[in-house]
Amino acid sequence: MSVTLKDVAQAARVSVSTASRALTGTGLTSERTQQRLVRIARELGYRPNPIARGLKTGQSRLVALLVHNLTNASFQVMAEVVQARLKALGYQMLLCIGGDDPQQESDTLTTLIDHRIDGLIVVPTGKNGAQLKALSKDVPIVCLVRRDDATDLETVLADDPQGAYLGTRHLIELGHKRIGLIVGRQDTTSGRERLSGYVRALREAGIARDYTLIHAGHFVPETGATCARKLLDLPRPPSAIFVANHEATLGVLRVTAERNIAIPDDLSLLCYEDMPWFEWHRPAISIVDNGARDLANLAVDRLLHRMDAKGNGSEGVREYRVGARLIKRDSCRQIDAPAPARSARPKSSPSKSSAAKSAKV
Amino acid sequence: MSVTLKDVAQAARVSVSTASRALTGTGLTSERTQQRLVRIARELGYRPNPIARGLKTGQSRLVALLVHNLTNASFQVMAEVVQARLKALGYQMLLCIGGDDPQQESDTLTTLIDHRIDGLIVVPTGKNGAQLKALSKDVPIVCLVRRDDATDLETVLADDPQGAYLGTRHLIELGHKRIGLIVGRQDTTSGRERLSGYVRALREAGIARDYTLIHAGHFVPETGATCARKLLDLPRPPSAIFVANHEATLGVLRVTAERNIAIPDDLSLLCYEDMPWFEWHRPAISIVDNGARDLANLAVDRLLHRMDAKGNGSEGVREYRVGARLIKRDSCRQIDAPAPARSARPKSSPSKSSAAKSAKV
DNA sequence: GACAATTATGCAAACGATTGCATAAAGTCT
DNA sequence: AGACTTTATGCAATCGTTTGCATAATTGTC
Repeated sequence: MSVTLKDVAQAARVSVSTASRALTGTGLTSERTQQRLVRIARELGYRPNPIARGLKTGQSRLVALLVHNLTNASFQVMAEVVQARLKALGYQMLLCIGGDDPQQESDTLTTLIDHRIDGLIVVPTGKNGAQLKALSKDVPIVCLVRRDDATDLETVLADDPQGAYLGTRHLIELGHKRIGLIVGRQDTTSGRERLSGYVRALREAGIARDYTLIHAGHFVPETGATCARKLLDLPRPPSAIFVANHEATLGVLRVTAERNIAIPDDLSLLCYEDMPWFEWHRPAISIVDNGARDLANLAVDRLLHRMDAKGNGSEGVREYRVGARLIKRDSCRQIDAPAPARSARPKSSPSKSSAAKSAKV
Repeated sequence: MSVTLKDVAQAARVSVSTASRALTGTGLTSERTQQRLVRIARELGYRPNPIARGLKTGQSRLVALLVHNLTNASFQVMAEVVQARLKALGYQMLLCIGGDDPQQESDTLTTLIDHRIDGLIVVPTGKNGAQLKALSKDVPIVCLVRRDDATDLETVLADDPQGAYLGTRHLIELGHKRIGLIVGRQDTTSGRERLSGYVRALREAGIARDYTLIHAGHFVPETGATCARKLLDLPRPPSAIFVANHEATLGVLRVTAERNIAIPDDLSLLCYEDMPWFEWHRPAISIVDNGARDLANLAVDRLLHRMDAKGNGSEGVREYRVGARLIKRDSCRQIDAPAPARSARPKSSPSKSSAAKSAKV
């Protein structure tokens, strides 16, 4: 079907081995034959067969990225970044979707190893530590976004404590004293760390912690709706809600919409992790950006480093943090101060405020 | 590193060939040795090496899916569907992102072929027809969503004429007579076909076509904003807008928000292709669903069929259409009739409508 | 110009599976 | 029980590369 090394060798009247050496640049070949072979190979349209090469070298030029899903915007950009970087280096990305399901993760890992991938970036479920650990002897692995506590794998994490702290502090600086928090399950690292960042910011500001303002839940939109209702039904509802559970965002927005709560006039809203439409939304939604792009880039860096280092395993650093940053848009407002006087408008009626809000920009 | 067929054979005191035959089920092996080998293989934890196998058989157990990006919700679900289906069959999906860029598409195709993929599902840019055609001799290819006119490849398309027709008819049935259309570039199949569906519905209803109501543009949010403004600034603005350009949706929503246009009270809005948050949005956005899930499934079906049929090439059907369907939510209302009495609310003041509108998302 | 040192090439054996062909074992039939 | 099928096994070649080792060609040195 396609041109083989043998064909090239024959055309050049040299042996296959010389051809191989000339084209891979390995070892000793005279300048002249080398160039001649390169030329002939190009003329013939020779493309090395990665499978045959892989059999001999044990490498596949395949690097896998295993994420939970493609719905989460962070995973999308990570996938795009990883693919772009790898491709530039001559690797193909094998994107796998594990659904955050341990069984599926385990199966996928197995077939990936079968395929002799050269490297793996994985967002672990946390339930297959043993397997990951075992595999890490055969192939470089980098964990992304989540740590698998059962392993000592190199891990690239978002700086969730910092992100949550930044977000909360931002709201405090705007004058908010009662800040509702909707956060992820407390048996996940991110859930715990975001809560701790929130708590720290409050403490620093000397604001007493109010447990009725803190809600943790599963990573689904429904969580957002439920928690938002609970918060808004409070005798003294919060003046701001920090949705630090990305997946819950939709639920929160639905509830505020249903109740005609104007953002940011009636309620300030700060979310976690970007979505492409947040800046198109009116009001554009302020967020804490977890740095998905940087995370992916760093993960690739670390992976490549390990792939080069070829198993001279234990270095010092095993955990990297990528800074979060605040992206201020229009969904949070200064409290106890007049709303920005951009458009002259009465202040009284609630319908007014909602109009003001949407009118903005 | 890992257990090889030779190890299994040795342990069972048979030759490698017998082991191979027993485990693959190929050819003649006695019941007893077969079972014995299977047992031993399992005990030893033998896993066939796809690379070695691939070298001999010319197959890789890899199937590629090449899409433009992962931002588009349709591509997301397609990727998830394809991955799930393939995995169940023992294939790994190679997901590639081509960015709708001919050069990138071409490069990617080349490396995919190098990797000896067993099949390819591609959303073609339309600019690499020659290459695709050539490759289709080596590997089964199915085009998805777009046709590449330079080839006669088997293609799975959304039924855009029908989808646009259904959507337009829906609006007409609700009493709308002036229906704005925002559609994609007319040098794409989908752009043309959706326009034609719209036109057909109008014709059937005996509504004169008004060119000021029809806008075609690039697949970016800005298009939506620009076109929406043009439509709304018309002396006699439309009572409904059909956003048949998925990527433009965000832009349209922003403009309606900026102008405090209440949906569906002031303007009915119908969009094309779902996004996960459409049903969480307030009002929930009605759409024409292009059937991404079905498209992906059918593409997989066709691909598998070709992969089995092993090149007994030219059958009859080369183009499949997957039905679109209307998903009615809350963003379109009956015209000349009272708004649905869901929540009792004043009808008069503009603030009302803006409140309703801000309720959005 | 002969000899050693260097460099360039070729031979052949891997890598781990599959598979055509030959042969050994087991059944069948008279 | 011997001749003849049928069925089960093994041998060895093969897929397209890479690579250790031996050898041939080139260069340099005195």
